[in-house]
Amino acid sequence: MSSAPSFKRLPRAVREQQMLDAAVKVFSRRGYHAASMDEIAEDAGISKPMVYAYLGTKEELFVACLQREGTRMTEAIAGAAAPELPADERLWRGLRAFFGFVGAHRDGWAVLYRQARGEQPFAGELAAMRARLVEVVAGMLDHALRAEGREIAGTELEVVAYALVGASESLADWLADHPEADPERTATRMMNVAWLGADQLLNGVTWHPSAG
Amino acid sequence: MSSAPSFKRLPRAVREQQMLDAAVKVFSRRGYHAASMDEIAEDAGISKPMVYAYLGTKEELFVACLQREGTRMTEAIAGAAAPELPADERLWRGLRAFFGFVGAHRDGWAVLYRQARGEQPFAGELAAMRARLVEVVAGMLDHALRAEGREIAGTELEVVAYALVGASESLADWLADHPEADPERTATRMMNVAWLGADQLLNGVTWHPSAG
Amino acid sequence: MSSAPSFKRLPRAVREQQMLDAAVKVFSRRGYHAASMDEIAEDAGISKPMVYAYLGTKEELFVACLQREGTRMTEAIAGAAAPELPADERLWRGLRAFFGFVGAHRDGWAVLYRQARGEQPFAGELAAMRARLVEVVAGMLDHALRAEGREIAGTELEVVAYALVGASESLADWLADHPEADPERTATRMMNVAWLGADQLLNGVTWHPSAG
Amino acid sequence: MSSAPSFKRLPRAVREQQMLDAAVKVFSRRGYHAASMDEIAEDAGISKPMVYAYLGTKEELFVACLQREGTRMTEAIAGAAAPELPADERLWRGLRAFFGFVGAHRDGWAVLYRQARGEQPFAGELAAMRARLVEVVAGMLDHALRAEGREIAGTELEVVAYALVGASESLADWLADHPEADPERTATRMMNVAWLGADQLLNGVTWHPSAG
DNA sequence: CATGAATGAGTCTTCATTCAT
DNA sequence: TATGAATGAAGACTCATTCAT
Repeated sequence: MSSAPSFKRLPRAVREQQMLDAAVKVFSRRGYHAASMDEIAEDAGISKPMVYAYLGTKEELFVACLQREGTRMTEAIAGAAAPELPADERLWRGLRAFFGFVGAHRDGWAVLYRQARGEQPFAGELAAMRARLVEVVAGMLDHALRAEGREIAGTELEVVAYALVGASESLADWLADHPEADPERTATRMMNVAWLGADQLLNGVTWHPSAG
Repeated sequence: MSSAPSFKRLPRAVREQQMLDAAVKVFSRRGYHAASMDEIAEDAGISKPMVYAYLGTKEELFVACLQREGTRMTEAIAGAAAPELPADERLWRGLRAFFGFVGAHRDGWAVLYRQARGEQPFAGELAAMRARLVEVVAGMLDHALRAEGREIAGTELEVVAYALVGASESLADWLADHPEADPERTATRMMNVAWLGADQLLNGVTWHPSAG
Repeated sequence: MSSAPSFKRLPRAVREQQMLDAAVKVFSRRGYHAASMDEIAEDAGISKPMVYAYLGTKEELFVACLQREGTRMTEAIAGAAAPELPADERLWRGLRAFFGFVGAHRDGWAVLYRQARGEQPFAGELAAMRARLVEVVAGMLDHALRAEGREIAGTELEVVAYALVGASESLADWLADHPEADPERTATRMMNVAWLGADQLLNGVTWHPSAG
Repeated sequence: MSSAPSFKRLPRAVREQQMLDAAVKVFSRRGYHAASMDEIAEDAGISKPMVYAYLGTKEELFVACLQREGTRMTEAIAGAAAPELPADERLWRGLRAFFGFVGAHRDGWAVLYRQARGEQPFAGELAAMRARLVEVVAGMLDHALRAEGREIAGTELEVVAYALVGASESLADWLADHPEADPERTATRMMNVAWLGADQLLNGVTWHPSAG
C-alpha cells in the first residue's frame, strides 16, 4: 500500500545480523550466563520468539556469535600474512592484523576469548579455533625452518606457537580493556617479545617494522 | 572406643577447608554460574546451610577460593625466585615454580584463570592478582637492565612483562588440559620462548637449565 | 466455535486484578510473611512467574494491594461526606461510608489495618494513609468550630481526631470479625460514642440519624 | 571454688526473664516473623539451645512474651481503677494507668498490639486479652448505669466499650511512636474524647482531672 | 548445664523456552 | 510473520530446630 520505509519485515539475513550484533554486545557485557534472552531480544528491537525462530536456543545463539566473530578474525589474519614473505614479515603482518581486529571489535573479542573460555559447552569450540590459529603459526615457523634446511619436533614447535598465541591473546585482552591504547603499537611490542625474546631486549636489540 | 576418624562434628577450620576444596573442584568443572551451591555442599559432604554459615554467599565463596588459590600460587613463586640470582636464573626458577604449581593444582588454576576472567564481579580481583605478578616480572627485567646500566620506559617494560605472563598463562592452560604433560618440560619450553625469542629459536639457539 | 469464556490468555489488566484479588485474600488470611507467593499465584489461577512479571516482588505486590484498597476506601469516604453539611451530618455520612466499605471488603480491610501495621516496610505507607484520614477528620472538626467562632490548638484537635479514627478502626476490626454484624448499626454506635461521649450516653442521651 | 561474680549458672528464673526481655525487644523491633531465634539468643547473651530448653519453640516464646506483658498491663490497670469510685474517676484512673504503662513499656506494647494483631496463631490470644479489658470497661459503665437505675442492652454496651478501648489503643500506638510525648497528657486527651464526646468538645465543654 | 555443629524444609526469585492469537 | 501471555524447572538463601560433645 505504502512505500514509506517500514522497519518491519526486513529480509531474514538482515534480521539475523541485527540479532547477532545485539547478542555479541550483550554477551560481552554481561557474560554468557548473566545475559538474558530478554535483554538480547530487546536490544535487537525484536520479540523473543523471533530470536528463537531465527537463531535457535541460547546455546546455539552463542555458538553463532562465536563462529561469526571467529570467522571474521581468522579471515582478517589469513588475508594479511602472505606465505611468500619472510618469516618475520609474515609474523608481523599477522600480529598487526590480529591486534587491528581486536581493537576494532572489542565486544567480539570479549565474547570469543573471555566468555567462551570458562563455559563448558563452548570450551571445545573455542579450543578448536585456537588450535587452527596455533597450527597456522606453527606452520609459519616450520616453513621458515625448512627454508634453512633445519627442523624441530612437531610438539616442540606447537608449544612455541601456543605460547606466542597465548601472549598475543593476553595483550589483546589488555588492549580490549584500554580503549585509548593503539593497536599498532601493541602489535609492535608483541612482535618484539615474540621475535627477539627477553634476552636480546635486555641487551638493547629491538625490532622495528621495515616500511609499514 | 574407636579412634577411627569420625566424619561428623568436625571443627570449623577443617570443614572450611573441605568446603573450599569442593568449591574449587566444582567451580573449575562447571564454571561459576553453572556451579550450584547444592553440588558444592554435597561434594563437601555437608549440608548447604553450613556452607552459608561458614563461607557466606556464592560470591563470597568464590572469592575465598580465588584468594586461597591465589595466595598459594603467589607464595610458591615468590619462594622460588631469589633476587640475588641473575635474571635468567630467576626467570627460570619462577617459571618452574609456576608450572609446577599449575601441574599440581589444575583445578585451582582453572578457577583462577578460566572462571574468574569472564565474570564481572571477579575480574577486578583477578586483574589485581595478575597485576602483582606482572609487576614482579617487570621488576625482574628492570633489575637486570639497571645492572647493565640501561633503562627502558616503564610502560614498555610492563607490556613485555604482560606478554610473558600471558604466554605463561596460556601454556598453563594447555598444561591443565593435558594431564600427561610434564610441568618441568613445559617450563623449559616457556623459558626458551621468553628468553630467546622466535628469531634465535629459528636459528638453532636454545636455552637449557644450567644445573637443576 | 464457542463463546464460553476462555480462561487462558487474558489481557494484562484483567490478570492484574485477578492477582490483586488473590493477593488481598491470601495476605489477609495468612499475614504478610506467612503468605507465600505460591499460594497467591495458585489462588489467582496463574503461575508464579506471571505474578512477578506483572506486579513485581512480594513487597511490591503488597504495596499494590495496600494502594488499591486504600484508594477504594478513601474514595468511598470522600464521596460521602460533603463539606456543606453540618458537622454531625458529615461525620455520620463519613462513618456510614467507612463501615459500609469495611463490611463489603473485609479482606481488604484486614490487609490494610491488620497486616500493614506491624511490618516495618509498610508501616510508613500505612501511617501516611491514616494521617490523611486524621487530617480530614480534624478539618471537619475545625470547620465546625470556626463556624461558631471558636478555635482549638492544632495538636489538640489532631489528637481528638486520632482517637476517633482509632475507635473507628477498632470497631471496623470487630465488624470484620463478625460477619453477621450490620455495618449500618455499627456506624450508628460509633457515631454515638464519638458524638456524645460516655457521659451523655450514661445519662440517657442518644443520637439518631435524622433521615437516612 | 571462687566467689568472684560468675555471669553463668544464674538461677533459672533470672535467665528466663533475661530471655523474655531480649525476646520482647527483638520481636518489637523486627516483628514476629522477621525476628530470628539467633538474634534473640544473642541479645540475651545465651546460646540458642538454652532458649529452646527454657522457653520452648518460637511460637511458645512469643506467647510467653504476650502473657508477661499482658499480665503486667492488666495488673497495672486493675490496681488503679477502684470500684467504689464514681464512673468518671474510675475511667480516668484506668486510662492514666494504661497510658503510663505504654509509655514505660513501649517495646512490650509493640509486641502486644502491633505484632500479635496480624499473626493468625496469636490473634486469638490477643483477642482474649482485649475481651477481658472490654469487659472491664463495660462493667464500669454498667455499674454506673445501674447506680442511676437505668440499663442498656449488653451488646450495645460492649460496642461502646470496644470503641473506647480501640481509641485508647490507637492513641497508645501514637504514644509509642512519639518518645517525647507525655503519657499523662495523652491520657487526659483520651478522657476528654471518651467522656465528653465531640459534640460537647465542640461546644467548649472540657473535662479536667479533679485532683491527681 | 551449655554450646558449636549440623540440617530439613521451605521461600523468593529468575530464566529459557513455548503457545495461542 | 510476529508477539503478548504463559510456565516448568531450578537455584540462592534462610531459619527454626536438634544433636553430640
